[in-house]
Amino acid sequence: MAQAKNADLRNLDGVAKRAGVSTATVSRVLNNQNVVKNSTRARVLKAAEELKYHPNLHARSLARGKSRTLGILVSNMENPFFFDIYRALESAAHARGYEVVVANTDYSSEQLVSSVRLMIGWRVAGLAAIVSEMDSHLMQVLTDSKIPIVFYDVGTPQKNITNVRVDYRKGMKKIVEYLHSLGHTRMAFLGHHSTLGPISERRKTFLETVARLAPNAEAQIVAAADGLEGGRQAARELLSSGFQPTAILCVNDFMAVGVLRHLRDQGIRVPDDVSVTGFDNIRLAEFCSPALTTVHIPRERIGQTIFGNLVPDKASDRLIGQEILVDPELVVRESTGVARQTQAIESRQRSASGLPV
Amino acid sequence: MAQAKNADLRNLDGVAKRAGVSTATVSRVLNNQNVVKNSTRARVLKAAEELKYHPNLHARSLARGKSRTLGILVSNMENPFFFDIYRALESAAHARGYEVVVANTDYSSEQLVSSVRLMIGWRVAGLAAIVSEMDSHLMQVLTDSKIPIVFYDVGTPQKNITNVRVDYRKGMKKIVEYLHSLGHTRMAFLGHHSTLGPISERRKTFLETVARLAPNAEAQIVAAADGLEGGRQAARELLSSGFQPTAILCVNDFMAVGVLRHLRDQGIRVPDDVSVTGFDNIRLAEFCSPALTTVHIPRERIGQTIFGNLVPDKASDRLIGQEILVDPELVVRESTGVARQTQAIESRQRSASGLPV
DNA sequence: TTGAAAGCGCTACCAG
DNA sequence: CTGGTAGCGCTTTCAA
Repeated sequence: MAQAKNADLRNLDGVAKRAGVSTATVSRVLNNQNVVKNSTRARVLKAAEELKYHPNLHARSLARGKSRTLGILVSNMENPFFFDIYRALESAAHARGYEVVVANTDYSSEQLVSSVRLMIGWRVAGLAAIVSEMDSHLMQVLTDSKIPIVFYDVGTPQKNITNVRVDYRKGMKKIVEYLHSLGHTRMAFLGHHSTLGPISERRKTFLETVARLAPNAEAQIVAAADGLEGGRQAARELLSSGFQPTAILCVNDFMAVGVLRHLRDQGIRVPDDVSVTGFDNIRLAEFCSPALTTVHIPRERIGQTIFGNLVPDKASDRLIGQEILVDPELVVRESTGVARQTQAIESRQRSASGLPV
Repeated sequence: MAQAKNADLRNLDGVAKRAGVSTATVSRVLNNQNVVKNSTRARVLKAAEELKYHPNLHARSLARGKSRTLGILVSNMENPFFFDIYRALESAAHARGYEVVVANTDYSSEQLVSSVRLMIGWRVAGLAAIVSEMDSHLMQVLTDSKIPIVFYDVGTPQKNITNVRVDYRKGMKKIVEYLHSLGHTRMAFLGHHSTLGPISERRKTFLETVARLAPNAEAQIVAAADGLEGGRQAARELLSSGFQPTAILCVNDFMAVGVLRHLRDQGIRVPDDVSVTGFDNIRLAEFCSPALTTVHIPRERIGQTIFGNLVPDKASDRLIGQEILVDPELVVRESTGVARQTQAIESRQRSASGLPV
């Protein structure tokens, strides 16, 4: 109690006193309920202005018992794919008068746990989870919290939980089929650590589809951290493993750009010597060299869908406790071409290192 | 009042009742003050667990009267440069038990205004402003708020305001001098809209340095939105303006990547036909093709410095109300080379469009 | 159209 | 070591 008494009278009471009204009236003015006489309203506004008053949002949330803030959990905001979803979600939220707070988990489950705690503690009106590290305990916590939740990609629909999923199977199939039609027979799937878990549809579908289309084809899997550097690193490991792919299928565009870099360093030409594909169709995919063949995932729509299912709105069609599927689409650019027959990579690498071809 | 009474007893009182203690004791346990008897402590913890209790952070902040949350305002989180600063800041904050909330302003001053309102409303313990749209009114609001503030790049030191600046003059000089030494005489500065304001040291220094080194050199300025697409767009405008630069100096790496893309489309080789430089030395600068010659700005250190000046710490040396200068460093990669003597661009463009050379 | 006052959930002071 | 309780700043009945 009595914390510095009224050293700072910039609260409702201060404004009320200065305007010669009650706090109730001030509150009404500040929340523009049109029940206050204009002259009174003006006095209040003036007083607030003079005191440089800013309502304490904690007190407000507490009193209201509900908030207009949405929480969003993201594994890797650095990856433009996630950023785009975040941006779309935020912009939809702002348009409807909601605020958004983000928490970056960096693929760390400790971070995730503490972020979830934070969001629940803030009593967010809804929570979007665009993460890949989700264990059953946390799921339980989330379910118990009663907060409306929308998961992206992982998670199973429940009472308060909706799930937005991209049909990664379909996207991956399109890529493999396309590469197969170009004559590729030695393909590698390059992912990041979280795509190694059982949840990775892309990895699984890759293997299945390769097996189905070309029973004699060879397939290989490799992974590193998500990101440019991770892509480069994984490419390095892949090539030094001895496997000689004619095509490298990356789990996302971001890593693919890292892969391109390593290939270039090795003097391996794309797509002449080896084809490379990404996933997501982020802006960068179009700006790197060569531009990436990839699969388009509509981040904007995903962001909007997530918002729509987070906040009540009689107009829109919510599908609470359901699953929503988004369809991907192949985008062919410059990084893929017909499979080279010879052991292109090996000879390139030799010549790059100055050895006789 | 009486809002659904005790439909949900997941509050201190609920836990207290269930554990057979007072709310004071529960509070003590939850804030692990080691004054509670172990057996009592255990009972409380158990009760909290059973009720799936999560403290209401708004109530906590309100009662405490102070928060351990830092606010951060960013113009463009999509630009990896800003993201890196944010990340470093956040990680420093977490290490010291602070939370961080970000607000992306998208270079929009309305967004900035509402974000500032939000931060003040949340009574953040400190505010980092990594923005370029800052008018004097807002500065006043911030000053009046009494919140410790650290500005990046813009803003003038005041009582509660520290300023972290990069010595852009020095960086820009290094680039221009370097290009000049390679024989470049027709240079263009490519910025984004906010670098057109009076605050842009980079633009100014560019002009000054060019004039100083080579009085007969030609210089041109062009700008578009920040980002990959903006870079491409600006490059397009630049080339179609008739000006034939031998070097294009971009305000940052992010836009430079967009520039590279346009040049490639036009069949203009980098650095053979024209040199391109970036600024910041973001990760991507090393991964694009050709890798960018740029100026390194230590984002990590900047983030840490900002944090250090936002929260009190007797150990570290704070410079409140002061200005802190960070030194940049030239990084030469593949996108720059000796100036081509002939009107390379024009002839390239002609041949690219199928006209006789 | 306005005011009085009861909370919202938590912390921290004062007693015991 | 524990309980009682006065706020923190705001919203929202209920009455006037």
